[in-house]
Amino acid sequence: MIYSSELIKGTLKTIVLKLLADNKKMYGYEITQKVKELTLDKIQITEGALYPTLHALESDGLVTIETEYIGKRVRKYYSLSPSGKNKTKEKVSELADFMETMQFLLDIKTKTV
Amino acid sequence: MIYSSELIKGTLKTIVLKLLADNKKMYGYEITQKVKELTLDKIQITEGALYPTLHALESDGLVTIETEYIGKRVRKYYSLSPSGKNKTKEKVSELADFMETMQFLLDIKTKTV
DNA sequence: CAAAGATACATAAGTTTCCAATGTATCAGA
DNA sequence: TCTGATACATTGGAAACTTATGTATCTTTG
Repeated sequence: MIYSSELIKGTLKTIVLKLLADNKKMYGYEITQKVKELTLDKIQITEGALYPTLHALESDGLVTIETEYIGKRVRKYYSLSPSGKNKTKEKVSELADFMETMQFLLDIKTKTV
Repeated sequence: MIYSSELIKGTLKTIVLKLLADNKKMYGYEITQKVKELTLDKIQITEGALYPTLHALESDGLVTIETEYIGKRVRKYYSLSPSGKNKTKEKVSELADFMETMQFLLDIKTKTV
């Protein structure tokens, strides 16, 4: 089962930031594979969503880029900047809070009836 | 604190369906107030988001409408249709599953490091 | 009793954010 | 040699929401 795409909306940026916080340094393709692996294929980040997101994070100054060559192939490593680390904490705790609220909403029936 | 709006995206339809499942019969304005109340003002559904959503649910056959007049003022009550009840179960369990996955992703660090 | 705020519906224009499709190129294995 | 994986990127389009605006009624308060 793959989650319907609308659920990913609004969480992608947070997922990427969190992965970078946990892994110091990752490149785009690696991120897509890591998310796929960690979520047992239930979340698949498409490249059309990821790359614009990474570029946005960079232009917001939240990540820095190091380019490496593996043979002749380019690989761009992304790392959190100091402000990126702060932003990650904010986003993660906001999302955690939001999910707690949502879980309460979803469980209303069993809790109040 | 109010959640940044991108988090709501993709969950609104599920929230509305779930509220209707728990309360049998609600009207639009009531839904906005109920969500506000249950989430301690952290989720505020705007009318510009809610009414189109309700209309979409209706045209998908997931809800039925009863119109009432309170004095001269119209009030439209929404109820789940049979297929709406099934859809609610699907959407709620998908969202619950998604949030479990997300919580795992957010907690990776403390679980694996 | 007038004005403000709450109730209650609705739509339109604009933005954000993602998906699907497409493109380029390299590398590994059968 | 060709297929599939690796690795980047962009474009067009759809979906879902926000902001703004509109109409109208009812209630409360100075």
